[in-house]
Amino acid sequence: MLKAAPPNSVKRYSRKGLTMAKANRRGELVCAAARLFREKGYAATTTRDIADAVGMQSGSAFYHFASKQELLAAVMEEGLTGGLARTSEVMARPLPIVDKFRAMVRTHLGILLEAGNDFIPVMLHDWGRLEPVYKERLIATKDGYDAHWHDLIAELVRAGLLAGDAKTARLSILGALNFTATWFKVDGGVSIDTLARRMAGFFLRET
Amino acid sequence: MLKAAPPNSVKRYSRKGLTMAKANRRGELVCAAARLFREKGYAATTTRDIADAVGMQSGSAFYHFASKQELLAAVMEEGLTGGLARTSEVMARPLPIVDKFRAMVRTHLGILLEAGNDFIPVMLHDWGRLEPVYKERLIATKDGYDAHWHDLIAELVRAGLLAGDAKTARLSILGALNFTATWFKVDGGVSIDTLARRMAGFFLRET
DNA sequence: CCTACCGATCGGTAGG
DNA sequence: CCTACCGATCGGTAGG
Repeated sequence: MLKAAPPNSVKRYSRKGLTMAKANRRGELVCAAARLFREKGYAATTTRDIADAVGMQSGSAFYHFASKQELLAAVMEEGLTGGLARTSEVMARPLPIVDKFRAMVRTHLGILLEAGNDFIPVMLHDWGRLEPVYKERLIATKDGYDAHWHDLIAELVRAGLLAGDAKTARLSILGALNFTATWFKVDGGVSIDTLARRMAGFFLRET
Repeated sequence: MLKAAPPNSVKRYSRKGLTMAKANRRGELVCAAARLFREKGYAATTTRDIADAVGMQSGSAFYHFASKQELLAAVMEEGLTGGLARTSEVMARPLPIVDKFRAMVRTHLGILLEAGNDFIPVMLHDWGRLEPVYKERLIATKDGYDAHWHDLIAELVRAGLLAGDAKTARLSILGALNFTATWFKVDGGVSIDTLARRMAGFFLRET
């Protein structure tokens, strides 16, 4: 069956992208898929689970997405697009480098840990489950994302505010930040703000 | 069907545990499962894949393991047992605290990245796929493992060799180390030794 | 987007 | 540990 653009529904907020996700049925599917993929993993989540979550019949998800892989790719794309937008905004601020670093740490933790932000955690966890052709579609955005961190950390290393070589610093910092997605609990007593302040302080050399 | 202890085979090196893994058919299954779980994830790996990998018929794996979950638990237990042994040995060495930290970083990276050591990476990636009853069986060993890092890092923080509070330091360092399992390539140009030296140097305050 | 369905696969088992 | 098998489930589709 041919996949035409979905017909207009009563409410339609944005046509391009779905950063204002859930604005339409397709967006609802992406958000539900993100939540379920994060909870149970991609392979253990069925397309029926996802359709159920938005009140659709099991086959109807395939009106919006040609395959389960397309859904996974859409989840990751949503995460990358939103994350790149937030990250680019922070990088553009005219801040002293240390303040910018602290803001980037807070922003990255927000992307990983804020309620409803399941997209990037799914990408970090199930990137290996995505078929190569879909990976290629996302690589460019992914690289743009990484480039911000590359520039930021290179500058901090040059200024003597981070130890070691820039590559080791970047891999260590992003690894530590990304791994929070596996252990952070919203009701664990520490806010994202506090965690961000503490982790940034752990990495930075005293000035 | 009742699961009796497997009969003696021609070669049997160790009966208890299988830290000298592959010593028997059960051990071969655990090693093959670890490799496949790491490659494809637990949910996407079939019990047929695992049986095939050791030259068994698809149903025969269930002579050694009551369920796929038991296999997953066995993989993680093998990783925890081996990792705890290596870690405890390092902690017992009479070394200056900074040298001990460097040795622990190297050992932990070895546990994650050395060829054939797929057990702990599987645990880090698929812990959420393990049913609660199996988690409980592993918690004690897991805690013993963490306790070594807890003590080591607390001492380094007290000595002013790591920044911040001990908890933030521990979560950051272990996060950064554990995340290497997702990106490190054996043929990527950097050896485990070199990576360990660089990461330890990134974390430590100059003395 | 629903109804009704299909072929393939999967974890697991009985009996030897 | 193999043979032969089963019930359940899964991704996906035709037709409306």
